[in-house]
Amino acid sequence: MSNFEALFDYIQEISGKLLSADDKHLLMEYFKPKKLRKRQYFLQEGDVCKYIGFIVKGSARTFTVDEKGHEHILKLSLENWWLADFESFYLLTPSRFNIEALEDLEVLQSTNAQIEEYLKHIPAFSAMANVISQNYTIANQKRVQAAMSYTAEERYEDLISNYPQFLQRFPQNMIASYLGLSPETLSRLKKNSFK
Amino acid sequence: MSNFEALFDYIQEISGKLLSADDKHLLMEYFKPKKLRKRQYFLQEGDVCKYIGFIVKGSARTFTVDEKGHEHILKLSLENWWLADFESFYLLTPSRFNIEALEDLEVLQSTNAQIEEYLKHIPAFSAMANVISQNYTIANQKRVQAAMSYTAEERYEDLISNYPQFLQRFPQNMIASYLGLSPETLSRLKKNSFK
DNA sequence: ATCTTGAATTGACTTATATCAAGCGCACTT
DNA sequence: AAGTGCGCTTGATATAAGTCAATTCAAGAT
Repeated sequence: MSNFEALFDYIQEISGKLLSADDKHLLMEYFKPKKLRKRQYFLQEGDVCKYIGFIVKGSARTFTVDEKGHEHILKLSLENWWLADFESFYLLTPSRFNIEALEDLEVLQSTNAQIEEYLKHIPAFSAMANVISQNYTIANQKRVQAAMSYTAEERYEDLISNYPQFLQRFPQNMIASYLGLSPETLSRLKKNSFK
Repeated sequence: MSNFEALFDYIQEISGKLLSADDKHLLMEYFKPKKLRKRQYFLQEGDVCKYIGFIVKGSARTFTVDEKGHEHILKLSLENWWLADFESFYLLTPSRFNIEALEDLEVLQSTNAQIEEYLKHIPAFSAMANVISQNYTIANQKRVQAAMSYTAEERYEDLISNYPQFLQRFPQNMIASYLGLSPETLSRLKKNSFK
């Protein structure tokens, strides 16, 4: 049986509210543990993203493949993050993204309909959702700004200060793709910044 | 007196719910009409963004100035859009952005504390907030992806299909900055796409 | 222990975009 | 009507980053 404590702790910490015993039972009833081996897909391009996953253990990448066959990583995800293509999840449209486990992955997953129930019935859950929504808005605003106006080197330094754990957990070519760079460029950039 | 009907219509349309007479009175009580002349600032870098504005008429740009003195436009805004630096508005931190009227601007503005009240007491408002939050998440996800993996030309074509009204309302150098391009590059890019 | 695979590095070269500079044309002032 | 400022275009050149190719190295497979 999977570790619901991680989810409970997360909800309580982010929301600043406590979960009742009933709340916890409700969460355990509809969040389903799911395990993926490294390289397995949580979501495939073209499918509707029916589930949102809370990462208990492991890591994943969200990426597209362009016409030239090049992969572009949009998001790298670790423990205590939510995993989904929100566009597809909210609108029920086929996803343009793939989500792949980069390490063996344990998630707790739920459907949109069940999330709606949690929002209605669990105050801590709904408070958490509001905080997350704010955080996402802020983080995305920053990321758009960085992508548009920073140089490659500035974006890399930004990553180091905001997500230092990425350097330990993800191979450098994944980091490069996440930053919108070729692996060669990131390699050279690191060498030069030692000066 | 400013046009609250635009705000009422917007809330009802986005939320799919009706506003009661009481709801409308509450909104009129705490949303304050504010007019800015072209080139005036709704927000200055370094100030806390105390107000969120709903644009009734006019347009604005949200931009930063980098160390070299170059401006980077993060957002272009038109009628029926919300105007704020959400990071500063939510966290009450000094903003890194400027928001400037590009045309004479009429907004209805409110503080974070009042927005919280609306979320509690007006169901249509809170439903609207959820939809907007979803839309923002989706739009930002797309924009990040575009910035990272599209060429300048693809980003321009993306803009044409998503926001065709921008071409009518904003000068080309603003569009270029919004796309993360120099004005010269956008000019050349347009010429070449006529082939 | 050897073989294979893929990541990281490095070098040479190409391409996209920025920068700098000049000129044009339109709109607003006076 | 002439003058001024500003946005847009165009040309020449510089720079950042991408592409292609070769080499090294470490990790996993047999």
